[in-house]
Amino acid sequence: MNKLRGDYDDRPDRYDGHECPSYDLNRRKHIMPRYDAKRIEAHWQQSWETNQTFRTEDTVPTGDAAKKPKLYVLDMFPYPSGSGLHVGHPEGYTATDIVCRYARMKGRHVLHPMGWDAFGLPAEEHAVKTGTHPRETTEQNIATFKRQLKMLGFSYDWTRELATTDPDYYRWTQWIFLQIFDTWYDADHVWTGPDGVQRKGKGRPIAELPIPDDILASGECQPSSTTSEPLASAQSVKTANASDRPVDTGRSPEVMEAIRRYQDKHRLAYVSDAPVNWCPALGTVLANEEIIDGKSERGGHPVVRMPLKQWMLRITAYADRLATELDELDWSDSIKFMQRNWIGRSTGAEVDFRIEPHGAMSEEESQARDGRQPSGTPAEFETWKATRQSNGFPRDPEFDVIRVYTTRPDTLFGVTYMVLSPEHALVQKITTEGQRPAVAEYIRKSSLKSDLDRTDLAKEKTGVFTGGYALNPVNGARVPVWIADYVLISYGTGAIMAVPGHDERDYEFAKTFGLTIRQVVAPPLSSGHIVDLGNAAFTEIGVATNSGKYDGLSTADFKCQISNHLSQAGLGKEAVNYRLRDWLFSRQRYWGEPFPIWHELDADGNPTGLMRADTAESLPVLHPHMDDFKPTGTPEPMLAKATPEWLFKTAADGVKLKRETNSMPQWAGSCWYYLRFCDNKNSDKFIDPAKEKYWLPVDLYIGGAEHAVLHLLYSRFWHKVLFDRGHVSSPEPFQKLVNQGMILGDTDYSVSPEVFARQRAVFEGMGLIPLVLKTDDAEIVALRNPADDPDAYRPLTEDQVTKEKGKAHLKGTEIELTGRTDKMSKSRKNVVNPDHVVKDYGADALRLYEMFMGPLEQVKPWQMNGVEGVYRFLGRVWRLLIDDRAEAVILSAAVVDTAPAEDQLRILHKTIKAVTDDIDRLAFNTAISRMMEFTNFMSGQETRSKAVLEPFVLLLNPFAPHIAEELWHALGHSTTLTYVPWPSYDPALLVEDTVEVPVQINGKVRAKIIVPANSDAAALEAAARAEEIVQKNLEGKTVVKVVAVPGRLLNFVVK
RNA sequence: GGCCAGGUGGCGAAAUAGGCAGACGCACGGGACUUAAAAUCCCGGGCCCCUAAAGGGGCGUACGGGUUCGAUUCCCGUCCUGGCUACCA
Repeated sequence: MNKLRGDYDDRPDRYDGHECPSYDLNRRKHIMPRYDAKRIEAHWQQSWETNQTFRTEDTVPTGDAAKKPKLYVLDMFPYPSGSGLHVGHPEGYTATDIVCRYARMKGRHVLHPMGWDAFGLPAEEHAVKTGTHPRETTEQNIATFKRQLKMLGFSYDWTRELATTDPDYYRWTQWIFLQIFDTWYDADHVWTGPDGVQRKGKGRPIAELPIPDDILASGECQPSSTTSEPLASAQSVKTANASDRPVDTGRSPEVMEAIRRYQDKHRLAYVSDAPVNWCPALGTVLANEEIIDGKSERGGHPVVRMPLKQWMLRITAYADRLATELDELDWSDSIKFMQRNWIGRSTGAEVDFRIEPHGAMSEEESQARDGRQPSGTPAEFETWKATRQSNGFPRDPEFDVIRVYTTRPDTLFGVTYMVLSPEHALVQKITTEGQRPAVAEYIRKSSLKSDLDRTDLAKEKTGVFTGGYALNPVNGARVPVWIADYVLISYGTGAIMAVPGHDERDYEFAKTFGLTIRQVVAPPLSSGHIVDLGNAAFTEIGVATNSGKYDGLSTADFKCQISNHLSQAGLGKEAVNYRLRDWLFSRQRYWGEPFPIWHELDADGNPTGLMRADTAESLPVLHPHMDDFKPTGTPEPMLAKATPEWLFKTAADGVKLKRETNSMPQWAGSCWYYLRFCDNKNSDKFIDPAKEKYWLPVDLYIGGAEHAVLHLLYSRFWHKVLFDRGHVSSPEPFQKLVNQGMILGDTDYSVSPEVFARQRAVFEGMGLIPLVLKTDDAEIVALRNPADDPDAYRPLTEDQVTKEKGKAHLKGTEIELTGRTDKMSKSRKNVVNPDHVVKDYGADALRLYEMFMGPLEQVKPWQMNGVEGVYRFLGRVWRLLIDDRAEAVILSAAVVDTAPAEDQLRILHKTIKAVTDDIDRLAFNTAISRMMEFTNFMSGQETRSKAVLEPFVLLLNPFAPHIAEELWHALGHSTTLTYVPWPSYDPALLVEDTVEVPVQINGKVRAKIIVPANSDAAALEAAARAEEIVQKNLEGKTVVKVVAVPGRLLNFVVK
């Protein structure tokens, strides 16, 4: 009997002491020495909870503790849906958990929280159907998610748990909204932030917004509708700062109101009256990205476009910083690329085209001159140019000028027509009487189309001639003006100059309507390009032609020169545009954050358009009580049905107020939760600045790629506003980002409906269950095995299918099967529930399998028998240390206290190095392989040194923490291994004495030689030449060259 | 249409700086233990060909080229799959 075993048996109870709760003594008899995941996992989860093992102190460390480097590791928090976790969720969670457990052992101070993105439509849809309050449903769902996450043994600090639906949380969501509401963007402000970086552009308090003179003078006279004065030049404005509030200046109420309206137009949160996507079935508006193929993403309901008053957030003000500040982040290139694409910055020029007054020429004259230099340019055009020459390029164009945006000002001489978007303000003015009916009809039709409908018809360009003309500022040429819905009102200026020779869209349009196509760019001679404008547009850069004095210039030089010339002539200006639009920030639902905003009402109870914000102290604005949750059926928000007590109040100054009844979208709560986790119980501030400074930015953020653009862009935007306003010290929230790959369902075998009908009897005879599924273009019949649990997914197993020459057949038949791996989804009934996996194999096996499947970032199919494989590995590890034929959990007799044999020591140190390096690069699949190799080797050893096994258990801990704790305890330790230092390796032990080196003849391996590890080229060659097979291969040949890479290979090049 | 990622045995995958392709695991085949089964342990294996065997040869990382002594890896072209995006002037 070995000594250790005796020691161990002497313990009154294995789990006595404060660290580990005791087992019921009666149950001890039933403890099987076999690896029993269920027992071990329940025990250690209880132990971690009792001892608060993973709790992170809620204070910023000082003294020695402050020397520990911090590590903030965050999962994208889940929406707690009614169906609970599926196996895709724990993929990222296991990865972060491994990193955290490893980091704790490496001596890092770790923050690892979890919470709930809990507002959202499903709970409210459920409320509409059943009358159950969404809060109740949400809480139930959270409880399910939490139970499942705890079951998997993740090392979250649960004391930091939060839900976006907690009034204590959304109080601060509302507070941040008020900060955004209180901010305007000063694009020219140059400043240095707390990070020491100089930036141009800053979000500043609205009280600091300069008010132009014409606003300040609005009490005395009417402001001019257009002005050529710059809006906020130093000479023409006075600054209204915080201490200089309009109310204190003794200004008239009219001026006060003008100032307030002016401020409201400049806030980062503002109300707009633009067309939006209204979904009657869901009773809310939807953002463009919430609509797929013209239907709502959730539910697939139809969507119509209509103008509605909506809250918008001015994210476009931050477009440039959101794009450029990506550079410093440790994110994948593809995600950065997607964000940059979404922001879509382009540089070009705005150019003004003057409209030709109607009736200036006869129709005949017009036809004759169309597109050509007019002989006698109208005097008005010359006068206008002269005015521009002296006054410069105005902020807003005159009422008879079309302003266009182009990225190719070098093609101005190739403009043969212009297009206004149907919503453009000048359409009515420019349209001639003759064209009016056609134009009106076109506008009516296009207003019915959503942006998506417009693109669906992309192949066929549509449009109508307005009858009007404009004059090209560079040569005075008359160009016809059309309207067409391929030009969007929401991008650039809503109008374009069309250059069909050098733009594909314009080319298609010109071809459709028989418009002139003119070449003004020639390909560079060296390119060998041949331009055939009869066939296609030439959109590349090249050399100018047919462009007057600019002929011969390269595209780049031309752009530069013409921008200067236009600018000097007051006809154009360099401009930057973004694809990114302002963020539609309101929804019409109950289950979202109410806005902390009041609307002023006049004596008749009508809104005046003026607003007041709730004070920070009065937050949160709670939800009103509702008798039912049915949508109003109109675009009127749900909350408009609230009680008058909630909806109305009278301010101290006697003004009647009505509450804002829109609610915030689900994105709001997830925009800043990473901040609250650092200080989730603070009732004075949304986060203590010291804690923000210590914990931020998040060091590792892992989640699905579906959030690559929106969530990450929105949070970065909020973070930057908070940064500008001095509430956070870091310019970016997430330093390193990793997207885990999606987990697909196990292979599902199916046949066509025809085959199924024909062979029905065969399938039924085998007891297979058919399931009709729709794929993109066809119906298929999936074949499944029967299951007790209706939710369980039981596809055909490998031994029910024979595979030959790439074809699969149902075993014992000639019936050909199609195998597919699909996304897991309810409708396909191929979702794997972690509860089932844990029940059969345990949490450690599930965690291990999630990581063993393949690289974290890759898409990979779930295979149930893969879980079996890692489960067997855990069993082997168990038997490596534990005597599985004993009555209790005691060490195996093979485990000894003596010094390890050199080969055991060597493989241990190799394993330590490999596992450490692999965790560092998030390559968990190969780390697990290395631990399997270690286990396979050690299992074959008659005696296994404790000195080798102990470090191995530490290596296993981040991956399979329950079994690791259990084994650590069996090895005689009484405290958790959570904070035991990570093993280090001795590089000297990694070096082998001898190495096997392949010998190649002309690159083909012909022999292998075993040589001392430090053999040089000459020694390698000598050893190789001594081999019989090498001599045979070299016989009668001339050795042209010998390539020797010491330690790696030897290659004879022969003739 | 555009962009991005990927394509390696029957399957999931590995090869970290151009150097033995297929580590590790699944499934499969053979054996041991067992009354039997499960569990466990041992052995085998990319494909094809020659050989009684020992052994040997050819082909092989989607396909076609290229660079190199040597390519899964680098370059050019083609095909396929998945994801994102969709008239952004």
